[in-house]
Amino acid sequence: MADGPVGPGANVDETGVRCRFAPAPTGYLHVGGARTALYSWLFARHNRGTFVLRVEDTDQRRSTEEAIDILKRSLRWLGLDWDEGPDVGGPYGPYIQSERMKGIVAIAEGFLADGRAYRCYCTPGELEDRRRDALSRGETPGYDGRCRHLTDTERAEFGRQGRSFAVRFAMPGHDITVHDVIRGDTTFPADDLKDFVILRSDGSPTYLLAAAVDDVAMRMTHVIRGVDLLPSTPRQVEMMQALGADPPLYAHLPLIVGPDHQPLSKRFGSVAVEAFREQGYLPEAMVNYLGLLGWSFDATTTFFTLQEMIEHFDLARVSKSPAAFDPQKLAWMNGHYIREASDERLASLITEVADEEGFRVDPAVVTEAVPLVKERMRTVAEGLAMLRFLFVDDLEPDEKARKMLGPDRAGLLREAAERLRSVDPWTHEAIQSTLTEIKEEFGLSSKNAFQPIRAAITGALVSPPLFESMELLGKERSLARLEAAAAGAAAGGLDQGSKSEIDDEGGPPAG
RNA sequence: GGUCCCAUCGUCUAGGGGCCUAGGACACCACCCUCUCAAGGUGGAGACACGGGUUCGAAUCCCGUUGGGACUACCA
Repeated sequence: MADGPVGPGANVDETGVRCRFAPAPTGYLHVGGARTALYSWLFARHNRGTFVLRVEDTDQRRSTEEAIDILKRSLRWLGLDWDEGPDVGGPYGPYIQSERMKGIVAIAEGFLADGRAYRCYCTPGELEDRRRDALSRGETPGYDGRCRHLTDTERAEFGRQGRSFAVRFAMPGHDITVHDVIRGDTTFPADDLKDFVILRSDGSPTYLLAAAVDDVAMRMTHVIRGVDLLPSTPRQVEMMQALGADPPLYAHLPLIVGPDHQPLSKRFGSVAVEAFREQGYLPEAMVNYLGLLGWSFDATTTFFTLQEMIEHFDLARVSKSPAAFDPQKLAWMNGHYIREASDERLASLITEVADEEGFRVDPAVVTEAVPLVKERMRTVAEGLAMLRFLFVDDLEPDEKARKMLGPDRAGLLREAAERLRSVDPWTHEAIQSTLTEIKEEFGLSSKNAFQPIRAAITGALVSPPLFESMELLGKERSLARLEAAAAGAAAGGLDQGSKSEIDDEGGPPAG
């Protein structure tokens, strides 16, 4: 009794492959959605087909104009363009679902007229009560179809009582097999395919109806979406067939989960694409990482440009099991792309991030500093943090730096300030040779000689290369910091009063 | 509870009966490099969930168990 699978027969005709990304504009584009969009886009581009962006805003209460803008911005940032959709139009619009409302409602009314749908007068309260009862009796909950065969007089009676009604689609009562490019065939038992609401009692269409109608109207040949929508597929396919349309070919993507294998949530930091952009992740890293979360080309290729992904993308190689989002790997990959990026681009990115934080930097200095931080930053925000000391004079040394600036460092620091004063071309080479001389005269290891100076200059024990940093900072500011540190150290190493431990951790093993 | 989906190192994955003493990448450890931190280099530890089959031969095929997850809305 089962229908034939929704087979590869699908309606790919002279229009070629057509697929879409259809988000609900209720917030930000998060990484799961971004990956769905990416795969859909890759599939379309690989097949020289058409990629459509459709905004599913049937739930007017949760949809906002701002969310639509963020969605578009995030998609563009990732490099995913659409051939049809908001802003660009196309032959099968409108691409904002709410603008097709009348047409969608008309189709529901057509189903009503054909007997494929019926009015259901059950109230949400009644439905909820029955659901709870069924559950408590250990039965399978779900609409029992009681309004399916109401007589005209019964309907009239409900109407007289002032009851409103929702419209339900009448399922055929047989099993339905759905074909999925990634998962093969899945059969849903008739008993679990309950009649579902297509028009709410306020007359608005539900997602199930709207998406199905839109997919038919927009001539979609392939629908690539998350597995969470797999159970809705038999219902949508049934409606499409009732419409006399060939359903598209479906591909349900595995979920992206968090490090704990639970659904991705904010607990693990940002999940919004926009937030990654703000922190200074590069779109090429984002797209490369997301592309490999659930898809692979071969055993070893790790880096892909969008073009290379288009070339190799294949739905048949998409994984069936959920993938855990790993922020560390993303950061590593971002570092890789940062190292590949031009200094100019990084400089302007760092300046941008600084601007967004309301932190004033000198773009010229940033440009010169980029080579110093390029290979040690994994995000633009990290790079900016490493350059902070160049733009802030009232540095607050961190705890480790303070310990490095104890009383016993005063001499070294004062000596450095004095000797450096006569360095004329203020170059990192000259700075280095001067400091090296001091180090040798003091009989110190590099670490013991330079770490206090680093602490004085940058306020931290971890920084970009010291000599280059000092060159960039400039002679006067460098000397001022050394003198201030020397004075502070002599004054007793601050509150601690302690003899700053020679942070010579490790030290020569044999004493 | 019911239906459905999924199951290789901690993580992302390669693998589609013999090429697997299971390969790569992130993370981790050690060493090298080194003014700190990175980057880079070298090496190391680390997985086929379990149990039955099928087969000369199973990570690969089948069944079951276990474990995860999705759905079960007048949300999408």
